[in-house]
Amino acid sequence: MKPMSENGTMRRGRPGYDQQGILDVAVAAFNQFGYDATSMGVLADRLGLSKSAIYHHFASKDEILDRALDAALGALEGVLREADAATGPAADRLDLVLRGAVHVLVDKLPYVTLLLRVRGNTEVERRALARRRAFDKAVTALVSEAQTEGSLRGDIDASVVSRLAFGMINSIVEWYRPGGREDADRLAADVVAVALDGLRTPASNRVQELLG
Amino acid sequence: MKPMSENGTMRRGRPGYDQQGILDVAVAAFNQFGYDATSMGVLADRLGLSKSAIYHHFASKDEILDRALDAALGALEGVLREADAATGPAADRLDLVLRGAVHVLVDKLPYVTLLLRVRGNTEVERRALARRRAFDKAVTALVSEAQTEGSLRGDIDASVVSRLAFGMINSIVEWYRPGGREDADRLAADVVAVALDGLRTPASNRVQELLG
DNA sequence: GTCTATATTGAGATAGAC
DNA sequence: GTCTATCTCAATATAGAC
Repeated sequence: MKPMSENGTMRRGRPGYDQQGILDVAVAAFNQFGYDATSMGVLADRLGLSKSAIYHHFASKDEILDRALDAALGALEGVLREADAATGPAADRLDLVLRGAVHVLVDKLPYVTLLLRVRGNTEVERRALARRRAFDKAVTALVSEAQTEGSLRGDIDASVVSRLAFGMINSIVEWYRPGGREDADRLAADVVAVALDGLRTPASNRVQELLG
Repeated sequence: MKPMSENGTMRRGRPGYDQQGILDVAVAAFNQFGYDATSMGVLADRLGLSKSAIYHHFASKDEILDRALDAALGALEGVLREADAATGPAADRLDLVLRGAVHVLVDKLPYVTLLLRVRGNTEVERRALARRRAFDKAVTALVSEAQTEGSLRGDIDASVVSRLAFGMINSIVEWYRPGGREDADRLAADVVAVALDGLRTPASNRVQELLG
């Protein structure tokens, strides 16, 4: 079987790997063992290549990480751009962001998983963290807007709200595996339902407040 | 200043470190750089010791990790034991577990942070993951009970519910820093409020369902 | 585009003195 | 309880042939 990239594009022409093919394998290994614990040696074994062949495609181990993180960040930033382009209440645009983020997370699961484990010890990692912070900041602004609109509860700080919501979303990488019972749409619906309406039985709680 | 352990106990007698003192420093370093990326050399530097001095206290780097993970797991398991001992509806016992988990997370922030980053590549890590899974299983059972009671929404799978709830709770380690604006009680209250009642404005959503 | 061989550095761990 | 000195191994990366 020919090498095939995760995005489904079958490469043509000469045999051997292209950057994307190596990236897919590398990201999987980084997620399994951790970036630091993954040596170029085991990477080479998994690829069926020698170590030096990898250096033909990437200048360093760091650069592999850089490309992988960029893929995840680019996709997330795309969700934000789409939501910003949309009109309507902030609550609706936030809904778009939450659902979009779940979809990115599912579509690029290994890449986002890797991104979420970055701690900022190298320059590459720090740049990735800076982009993540910018993303979080934009989401927090959206939450703040929705609170002002009155569509989101205002008794909790906007940054806490957005962190908790994305804490929930991001935790999906810890257990979601494609091909399972839940597809991405169902998962996104569940997550947004829990985030917005909570876990309590719809009929059993708020009624009290209305009747009390 | 004498070495002091994180739990506040000042050690008496001869100078030098005890296990707890080394553990506190090691866990902080593991969280900053990652376990694999933290060499015994930098650990020794931070302690103001030589590498070999550390081996007087711990048999291996792995054993340091083992002790640290045990501290976090023991505390979490304690929360579960307390909730199991309590009587009352499952929803109330689940509330105890959620609040208790947030408190453990805040009290032992570095230790729980380390635990949450374990991926299971060594025997020590796999044992820790097994204990985590047992914890999650117990929480899921509690959720399931609460769903049967009718106090938690039953339209989402119990294991998804508990994973999302703990995803939210666990994400606190990513941003909470002690001494900040929010103390542990306030934080626990916010988290449980969001998890149970959601982010939407209490009055603005469910009313529709009742009146519709 | 991939290979073998190698340079160089730093890792975890131990021996044995004080 | 801590030290210096050292062992052994594996890491990233490069050189240069095919």
